[in-house]
Amino acid sequence: MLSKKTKYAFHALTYLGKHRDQKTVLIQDISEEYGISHKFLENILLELKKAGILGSKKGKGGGYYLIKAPKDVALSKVIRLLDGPIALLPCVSLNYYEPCIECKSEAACGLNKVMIQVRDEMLKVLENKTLADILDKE
Amino acid sequence: MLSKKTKYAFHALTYLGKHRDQKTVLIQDISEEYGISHKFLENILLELKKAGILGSKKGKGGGYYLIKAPKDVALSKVIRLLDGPIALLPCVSLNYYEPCIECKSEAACGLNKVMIQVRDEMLKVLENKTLADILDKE
DNA sequence: TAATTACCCTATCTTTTTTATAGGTTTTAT
DNA sequence: ATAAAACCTATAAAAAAGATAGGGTAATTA
Repeated sequence: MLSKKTKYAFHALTYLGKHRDQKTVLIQDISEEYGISHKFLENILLELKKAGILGSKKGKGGGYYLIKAPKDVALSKVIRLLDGPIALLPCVSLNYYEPCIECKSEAACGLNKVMIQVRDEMLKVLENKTLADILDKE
Repeated sequence: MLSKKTKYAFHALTYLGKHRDQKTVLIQDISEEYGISHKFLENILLELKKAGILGSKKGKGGGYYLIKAPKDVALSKVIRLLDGPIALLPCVSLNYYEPCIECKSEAACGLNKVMIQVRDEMLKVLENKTLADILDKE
């Protein structure tokens, strides 16, 4: 399951996507819309900004805005950013690889091999589905 | 990511699959092979037994054994048993459904719709890959 | 039938991760 | 200047995961 952080990130991105006509959107508008703590959401939006997905403007009249086209924001990118690995095991993660300590030889591990296949199938979906797909359905 | 519990379950099933020639396998044999705490593993094997995947025999000469054919043990079954939902959001889980409190209308939620698609794609893989696939690669 | 062996159960503790909060700093428009 | 808003860092609270302990129960062998 996705963490709340990631779920909230998707909500925020959806909200921002739906309000692309206005220059900026306040954290508060989003936090009220979804009943998310203002401060908690703040951290999430910051991360999305650092990742180059959102832009922001400080001071009065400021706020956040989408910097990328919705079709260029893959689900995989958001999930990796907030939740970490998409792979089901550390030993098959592309971005957060770690060996399994209990594993004597990765090359001889059937579980490893199968999980690589699972990972690739999951990525096929998560890299191709984007924020645009979410917005289309709203 | 899968929990260690689930990963250990797969290791145990793999071990049992590889030793189907012998009548039973001791918990200790598996726990030593993978460096898993005996007691921790005990709980896992118990759950697998209750789910009808493993059988066991008490007393001297006892132990655990696979009760199902490896091809009939889908990854999805093991994951759901030890880890819970496969879906990325509670509101799209088939087996562990819960509404998202922040969501006013599921029918109008684009995120919900997209995550249903993601879930179905994930299930396509996880229901079709089985213990047999793992054993083939060992 | 008695000792052995291993399954079965419950409870608790520790660690890690997630979720949330707090309080101050910097920037911008008016 | 002042108010409004994002930015930053640290910490606390809660929940989940991981691990351990100790015994109870049942079955098998000798």
